[in-house]
Amino acid sequence: MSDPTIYAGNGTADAPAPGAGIGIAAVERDIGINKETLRVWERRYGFPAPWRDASGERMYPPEQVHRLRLVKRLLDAGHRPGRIVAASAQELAALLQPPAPLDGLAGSVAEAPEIRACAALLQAHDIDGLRRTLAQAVLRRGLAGAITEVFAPLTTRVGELWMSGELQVFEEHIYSESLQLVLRQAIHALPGHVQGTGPRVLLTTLPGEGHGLGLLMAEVLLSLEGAACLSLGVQTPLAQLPPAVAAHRADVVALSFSGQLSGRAVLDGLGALRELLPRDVEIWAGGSSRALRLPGLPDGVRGLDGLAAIAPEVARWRKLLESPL
Amino acid sequence: MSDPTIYAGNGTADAPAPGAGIGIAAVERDIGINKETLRVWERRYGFPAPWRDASGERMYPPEQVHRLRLVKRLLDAGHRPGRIVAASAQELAALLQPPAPLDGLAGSVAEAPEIRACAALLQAHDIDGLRRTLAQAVLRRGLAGAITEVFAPLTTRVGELWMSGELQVFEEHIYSESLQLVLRQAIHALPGHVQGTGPRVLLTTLPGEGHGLGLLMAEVLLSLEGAACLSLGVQTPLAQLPPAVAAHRADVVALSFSGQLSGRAVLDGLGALRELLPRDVEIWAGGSSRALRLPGLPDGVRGLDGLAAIAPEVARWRKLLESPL
DNA sequence: GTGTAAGTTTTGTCCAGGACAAAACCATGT
DNA sequence: ACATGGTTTTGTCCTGGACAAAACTTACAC
Repeated sequence: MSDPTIYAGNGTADAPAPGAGIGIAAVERDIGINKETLRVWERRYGFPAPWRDASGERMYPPEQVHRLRLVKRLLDAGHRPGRIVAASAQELAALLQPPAPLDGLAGSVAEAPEIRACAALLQAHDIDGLRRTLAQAVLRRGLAGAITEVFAPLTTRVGELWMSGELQVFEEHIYSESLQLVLRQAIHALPGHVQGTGPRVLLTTLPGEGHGLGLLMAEVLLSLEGAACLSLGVQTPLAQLPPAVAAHRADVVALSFSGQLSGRAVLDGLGALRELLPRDVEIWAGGSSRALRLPGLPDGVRGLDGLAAIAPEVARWRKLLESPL
Repeated sequence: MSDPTIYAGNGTADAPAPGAGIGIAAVERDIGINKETLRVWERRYGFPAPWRDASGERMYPPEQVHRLRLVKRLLDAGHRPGRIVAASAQELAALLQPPAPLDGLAGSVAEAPEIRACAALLQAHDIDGLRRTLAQAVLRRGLAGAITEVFAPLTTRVGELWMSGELQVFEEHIYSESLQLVLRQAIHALPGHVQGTGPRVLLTTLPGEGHGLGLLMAEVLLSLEGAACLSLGVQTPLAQLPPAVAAHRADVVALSFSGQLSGRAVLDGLGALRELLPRDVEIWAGGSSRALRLPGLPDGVRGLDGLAAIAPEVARWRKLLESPL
């Protein structure tokens, strides 16, 4: 019933038979490519080309699994299947190393020193050191400064490192948990008395968007501006938002998009949500997704460009409240 | 590409066409039954019998979706598909109401009053009241008592209410966020000096198991017993655990299973993990999944029956450390 | 009665290969 | 530069057959 090879990942397990491999269900689980897609790639592009076991079922050898992992990374980075699925491992590796960004430009932004330090601590598995450094950033720069100058770019950096294979999944998990710890601790230490001077905000992500760190950072910044926040966590079905807005008596629904969702899905979701909610409930959309910076954002949806845009946005809302049109 | 019906949840959205429904991908996502299985049930048992849209694709009307939800629940409870898939909604409902547990036995457990109160607050959308009640439970019963007597059974209750449709998705999200808030706050307030007297524990769930509340409760209880915990959050790929264990220098890997994974997947995953890890790293498995209480648990995996089993388990570990075999 | 062995049914997943609609891309005309 | 319409790409859906592992049943011995 359940695929016996499903957990036969490429960890430290020994490989008894030389041509051994894992089943299609295990590949789907490990790499995140649909079984149907794997079969249709094989039909169309000739890759992957697994061998078949005694009963004709696909068995993917480790090197093909590895190549599929590269393909998946490039796919997530915006490449198209037709160009990369049939490419050799060398070609894929070459594409994964972007040709060194011109340091004349990138260097000028004056990157915070903590970013490099934290990335190094993470790779060295110094978890306590990482947490200490994150917490110190808050003390040194203040909560808002730490988030916009350190945590947000660091999160982007971690994503990049994961993409290029320099960080393992569990290290990304550790980072996520550590930052969460620091942020939640900070949120709890916030003075409660500012609350209520700003909008009542409902925070969540749409189905398919599983990254919650951006949401948490937004929650902190909004709370700092006096907003009354209620986070629903990630992946709330659209149809659930109208009742949730009513329950929280929310003035604003804030959504976060990391780029996990396709541009189309982002715009469609926002459009559908705009239809579902009353006009006097604002929708704020933020995050690193490219779709927010492109035209086509539905009318009545405000795209916030970067976390630094949150404070002015709350100020705008306050002004609007004093002098309605 | 992306299923157009994926946002057509059964919330308060209007139903333009009378016979409207959702696509097979949405059903798989909402209920957790494989697409292939849904099709083969239709072929074998004649249910579900979705209508087809203009292009011949299955569209499941809300009442069939609801009936599928009941079926899934009975399936998880150990019933067999052949007996229940073709059964009517009434028969299913009858099976779901176990013939009133003899109150001489069940009543004697003396359910905590906060459970009923919190469920009511949640359904009334009194979020502040809910958080206050949760926090008060900690003060009244102590952290460990609050978790085992209130939070754990309450989480079970919330799951049941969601299953039976009495609780909406966003209400479950609110509960989850609220409890998380209270627990993380408590974890942060723990005195640090006990740490290091217990085992170093790595906590996570296997891929496919997305529920993290049980994990968080376990983390709190373990920390109370002096364990040094590192949580990786949910859904860590198996192959990532050996390096993570090395990074944390963990003595124990603790896994949580909510019943989202099939019994087979639980046992297979535990077996594979036991192979991957050195023998001197213990594996503790807990949670509400029935699979843990059945025979067949791999050798070298300790199944903890309920959160209350954590404290004795840590004690056992301490004793073992003093007098190794 | 209890345990074990062998047979039968149930059940989830796999396969092939055809089809299609949405998305992405491209070329053309303002 | 920006809309518009045509073309290609791509993921998902479909049918219906097959099979192996698991679960259940029966038969038989102790």
